[in-house]
Amino acid sequence: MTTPDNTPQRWIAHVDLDAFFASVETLEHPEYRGRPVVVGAMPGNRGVVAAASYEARVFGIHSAMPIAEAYRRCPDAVYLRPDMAKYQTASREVFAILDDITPVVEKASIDEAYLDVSGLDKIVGPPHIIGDEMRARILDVTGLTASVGIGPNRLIAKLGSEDCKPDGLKVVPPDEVLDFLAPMPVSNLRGLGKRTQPIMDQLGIKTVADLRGTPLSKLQEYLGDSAAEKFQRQAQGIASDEIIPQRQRKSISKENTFGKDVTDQRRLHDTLRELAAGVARTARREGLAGTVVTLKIRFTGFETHTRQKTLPAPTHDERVMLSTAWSLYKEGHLPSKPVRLIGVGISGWSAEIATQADLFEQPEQHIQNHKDQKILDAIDTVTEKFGKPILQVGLSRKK
DNA sequence: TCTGGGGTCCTTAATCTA
DNA sequence: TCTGTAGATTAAGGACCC
Repeated sequence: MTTPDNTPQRWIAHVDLDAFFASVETLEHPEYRGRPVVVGAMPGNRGVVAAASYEARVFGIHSAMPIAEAYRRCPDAVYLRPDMAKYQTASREVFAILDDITPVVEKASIDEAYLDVSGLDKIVGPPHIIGDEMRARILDVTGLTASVGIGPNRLIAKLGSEDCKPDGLKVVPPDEVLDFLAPMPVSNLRGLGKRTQPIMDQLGIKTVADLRGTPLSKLQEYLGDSAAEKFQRQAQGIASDEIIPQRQRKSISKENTFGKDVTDQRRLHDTLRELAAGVARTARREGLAGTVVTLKIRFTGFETHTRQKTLPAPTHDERVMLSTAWSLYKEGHLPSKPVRLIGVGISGWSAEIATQADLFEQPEQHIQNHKDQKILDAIDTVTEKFGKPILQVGLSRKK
């Protein structure tokens, strides 16, 4: 299949598992079938809905809704805490199927993927056959239903899968893109949330067709150049068709919301220690070390601040993360109010360390080999500052 | 009324540096 | 050498997504 200018037609698929967490739970507990299932915080606690079965959605329950509100709407639903390990297992099964269909699979989240299925028409058939095949195999192997959208780019594929949910398939050929988008509410577009919606309302823009008919200059006036152009491009159905199978993650973080706001400094420090340990564990497991430590803190009243510090050398040591985060809390000119949430993250991977596994195996050897005085200097600086070497594997200067 | 956790990307401002 | 400046980097916050 080719386009008018004779380049091969691109076909991008978006696969989205329906009410994923709730579906996995129902699969494991057939007695939940047909009942409203809500996965998230337990009623009576702080928290929100992570996933709601379609039976729960009838009551107006949706993800990100405060759990107290969900409970008011449907006290008889099945309320469950998320079991991420279980969902990861199910997710891996689904991705194994997708990887078998095409190697060009990009994991967008635990329950979503983009696939480049261009060229599969010669092997499997036209796009609707490819979509049917995916859905049938996922259902057959895992018992889960998926919705699949297929179109010329990521945006159309994604909107296609949303349009046919649940348990559906939508193929949008290039020549139907504009008609497909026209009647949609603008809120369906990517990046248009609760801040931008009131501006669209003010401009009288309800549908994508309305947006398309609004002069760019008008949008720029209200949204700024960048956002205006972004939404105009989407309204024209223009978006990326690039699929990146192995996206490198950019950060690792952990945070905790307290059941009741906390003033006890010791408790804050202890919590931060546990969070830092978790972040460091993940970093080490993935062979990552970062130079930017971020402290996130939310006070009574939902007032949220972040503070970050760039270290002289990359780390995956919880002690360094903890001491850095704690100093950011103490010296960050933050309000002295009770704390609702505290979190810590690491980012800013060092290209050298992220790509050189041998640094983790034989750090001294690595440094000798590379004669990297900068790293040695950085180790001295950090060792002096924190009283210990920065990398847990023993990256310390020979005496 | 109540707003989790784990992310990405963008904007803006301040600061550093060539 | 001085000075102004452009571009890079860092930091903070906001918006959004699943």
